[in-house]
Amino acid sequence: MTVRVDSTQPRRSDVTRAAILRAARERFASDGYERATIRAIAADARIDPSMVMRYYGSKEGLFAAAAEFDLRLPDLTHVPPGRFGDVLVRHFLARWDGDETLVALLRAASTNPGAAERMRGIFADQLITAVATFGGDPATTARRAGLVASQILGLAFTRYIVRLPPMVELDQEELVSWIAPTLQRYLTGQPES
Amino acid sequence: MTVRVDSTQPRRSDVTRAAILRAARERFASDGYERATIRAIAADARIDPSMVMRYYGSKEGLFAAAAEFDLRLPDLTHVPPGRFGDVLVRHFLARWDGDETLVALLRAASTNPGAAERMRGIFADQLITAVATFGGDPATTARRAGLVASQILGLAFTRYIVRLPPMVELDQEELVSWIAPTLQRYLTGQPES
DNA sequence: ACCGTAGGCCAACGCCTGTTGACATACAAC
DNA sequence: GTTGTATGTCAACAGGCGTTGGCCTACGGT
Repeated sequence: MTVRVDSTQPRRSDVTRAAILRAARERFASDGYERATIRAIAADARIDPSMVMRYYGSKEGLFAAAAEFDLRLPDLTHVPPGRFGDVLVRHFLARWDGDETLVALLRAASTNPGAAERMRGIFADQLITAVATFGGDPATTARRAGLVASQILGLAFTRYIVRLPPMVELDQEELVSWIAPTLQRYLTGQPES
Repeated sequence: MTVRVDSTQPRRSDVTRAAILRAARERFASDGYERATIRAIAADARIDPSMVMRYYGSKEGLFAAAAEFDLRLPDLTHVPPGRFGDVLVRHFLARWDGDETLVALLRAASTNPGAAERMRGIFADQLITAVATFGGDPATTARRAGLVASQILGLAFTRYIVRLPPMVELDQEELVSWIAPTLQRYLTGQPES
């Protein structure tokens, strides 16, 4: 009898699982949750649709696995408080261009309740936590994080989803110079400044 | 033989057409383009699905009719330049709460290319035009309008689509006091202020 | 009163979807 | 070498989808 002794040792199917995940992220990112079909994802990964079911249980399970996302927010305790906005915008722009998972999540969150729930989770677990490390009145932390999210997600939405021409054409430095002051004020400023 | 003499006179089916449109906007707003089925819309309007096809040709045609949207941007030529941001945020918040068409458009634009195209059209035809009336360097008009769109749509996305708790809980006055200065700077300020 | 037409319903088509179970093959342990 | 398990394919199911065409009904001009 074959017994798996070490559950962390690589499985023979790991390359297949990875291929499925990669194809799934691409399809979810470009097509959204409902238009991204399991059949298309399986075709991209060059395997049978039933394999997706075996390894991820269902379409929802596949999405949950594909939309696992770590913002990798930088440690800001050693950044001058006046540069929070600048550092954050640069970080997000770099994070998005290197990983299409967030675009997938953004597209899916518009129509899929589970994806929206995951987005709220990422927001609560990662962004609020990071904002809290800045110091400042804890009572306003969630609000400041929400405002930051509104501008950051609006940037992603107009640039990567709707593709408004001016937002696509702006290069990184111009974006930073416009958006960083906004985040800076949301993080450290007062309303109606 | 019955000949329609005046094409503007009310048709007997106008109430049905209106019921279909109303149901369609609701479904598109709450479910997105692909989950909003013609069958469900027809059931809401208490008619047969085939009527939708007769009056609007196809699902795409129905969406095009349901997503007709006028931002009704106010005339800002008689508003003090320092209050542009304030007036704009209030206008958008009021416009969204009174009409779910924009939520429908926002949700659909994430997954439906036609809806994204319509969103770009509204942006180009209405927002850029309004921003242009402010005066200012015409070369930067589109860019400023794009930045305004990024914050406004990010606000709508986090508040009405993803429903981030802090963004849902903020009342109108708090939102205005935080967001208005952002729009104000995008409209009349310089980068890296 | 007649009759053409617009309004409306019903049943069905063809297609695509997520999902399932039966079957083949290749690897790894004994 | 044998055997059990993991990997993978194939074919099919049941349901939902947009869409179509035929049929009945009721209105409104003449």
